[in-house]
Amino acid sequence: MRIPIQISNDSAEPLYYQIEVQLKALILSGQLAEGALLPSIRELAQQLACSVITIRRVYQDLENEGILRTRQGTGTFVANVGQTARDNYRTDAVLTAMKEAILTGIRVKCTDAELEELFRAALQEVRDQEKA
Amino acid sequence: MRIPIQISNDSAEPLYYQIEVQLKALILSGQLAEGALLPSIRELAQQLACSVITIRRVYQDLENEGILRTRQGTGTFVANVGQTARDNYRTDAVLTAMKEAILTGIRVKCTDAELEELFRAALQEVRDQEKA
Amino acid sequence: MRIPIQISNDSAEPLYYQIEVQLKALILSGQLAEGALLPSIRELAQQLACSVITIRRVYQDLENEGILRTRQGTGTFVANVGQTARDNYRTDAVLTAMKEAILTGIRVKCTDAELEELFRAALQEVRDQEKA
Amino acid sequence: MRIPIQISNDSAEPLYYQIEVQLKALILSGQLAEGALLPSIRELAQQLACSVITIRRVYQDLENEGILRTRQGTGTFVANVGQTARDNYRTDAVLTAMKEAILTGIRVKCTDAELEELFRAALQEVRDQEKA
DNA sequence: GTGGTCTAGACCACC
DNA sequence: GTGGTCTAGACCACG
Repeated sequence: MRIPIQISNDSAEPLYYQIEVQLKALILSGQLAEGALLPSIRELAQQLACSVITIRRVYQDLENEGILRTRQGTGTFVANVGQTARDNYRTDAVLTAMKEAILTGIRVKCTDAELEELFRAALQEVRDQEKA
Repeated sequence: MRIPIQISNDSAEPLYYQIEVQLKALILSGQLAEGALLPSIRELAQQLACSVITIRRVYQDLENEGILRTRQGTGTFVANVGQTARDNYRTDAVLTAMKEAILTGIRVKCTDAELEELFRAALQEVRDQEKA
Repeated sequence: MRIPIQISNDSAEPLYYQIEVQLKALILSGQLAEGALLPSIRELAQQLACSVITIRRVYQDLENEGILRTRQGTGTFVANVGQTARDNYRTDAVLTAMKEAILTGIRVKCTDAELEELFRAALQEVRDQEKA
Repeated sequence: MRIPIQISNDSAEPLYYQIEVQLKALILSGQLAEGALLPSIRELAQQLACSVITIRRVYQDLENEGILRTRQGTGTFVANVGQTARDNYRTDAVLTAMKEAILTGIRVKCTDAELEELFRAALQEVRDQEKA
């Protein structure tokens, strides 16, 4: 099975973290359904061209968060997460990032109007980049 | 001279980075004018209750970025940065953070409307928190 | 891996600077290829008989200049620098030093002919010293 | 008396050193004749807008080198330097700087032809800059 | 007084 | 194993 995850060795973010964020997003947005079987550690490591240690950490972290479930000798599955929990999760990550961005703006004395303008500019840029 | 910087030893962000971000914001928002003399490394270290070396690193990093200018035996000053460069700098940091937040949202399949809603919610929360 | 760098504790130049200059030269002259893995900071520190921290500073400074790329837990690599950038870099350092020498000459009223004579004399001396 | 010395607070070179180099050049090139009376420490400090401590150091360093001569209560004079000593001095500084430049070039594997080319380019640039 | 360099040593995070 | 952060403390150079 092919997991649509992009990682960058040149990013400041650690590998394991890049993978966790994207895998979590795939699950919480419903692109990986509950009960779905994930690739084995070795297989995913090969797909992403990284170390098995890194993937092992990812699976373990997400299992600790209750998002994955590992059954010995069988594999790793998407756990049952309640719909409301799922919704909260989804928006929480975004909300946190938004607040971070807004705080950055406030530190350099942006007004609310400026912040909104910057939000729109950022959205525009991201959407443009998507098409290309 | 008293520099309004708050640091947290419990944060995941390294000390030096917390200080850099806030100091940069003070300068780029004009709260520290061009040519202003900053506290000596020893003094700021005492103010923030951290090591001289940590402050030295902060000053040096910002000097490498062209924001500060240090002269041995004299002190550390806010460098002359052109106004346009300053403006770009100011919004760049915010724009980058905004894009990061938006990408997080897109990964969990947020629509533009949802993103805007989350932006407004985050702004509201931050502003409420400010008053308290 | 053995890196051919000579340092002198008696020099007025700081240790970290001597190392930076020579390492940069090794990279920009192509003796260390793009993507090459450098010795670990601990290893190079041992080779050069200096502190780990001094080497760390070297690697970090060169990373800030975009010449190196370090990845935590993995190592430090020669970054991908465009060939033209590399060429410019290569000659820039020399050109700057040449101009400095020429300015010194002009201050003591050397004519162009004298400067050229001195250049040839210097080149001769350096080449002679090399053989010995 | 007006001494034609330019200093820059933004230079990496320490103030005292910038002044020493230029003052030495003025003397060794004959622009300040043997026996000439230099400005007082306070006066030169005012002219160059720097600390008297800095000028005191300059005069003292050059006196230690035998280039200046101070008489208590009278002032500081250009010392008697033999003509050959003067000539050696003159070319020594240039030769040293040239060798430094050449060594930089050799580190990045410049051929002799390239070095000569760079020398000519540098000379051209410096002369062009002079006219402007 | 200021900043600049170098040291040793500890502890953490990543792969 | 790797690099990343933070510490304390010493000594030097500059103004």
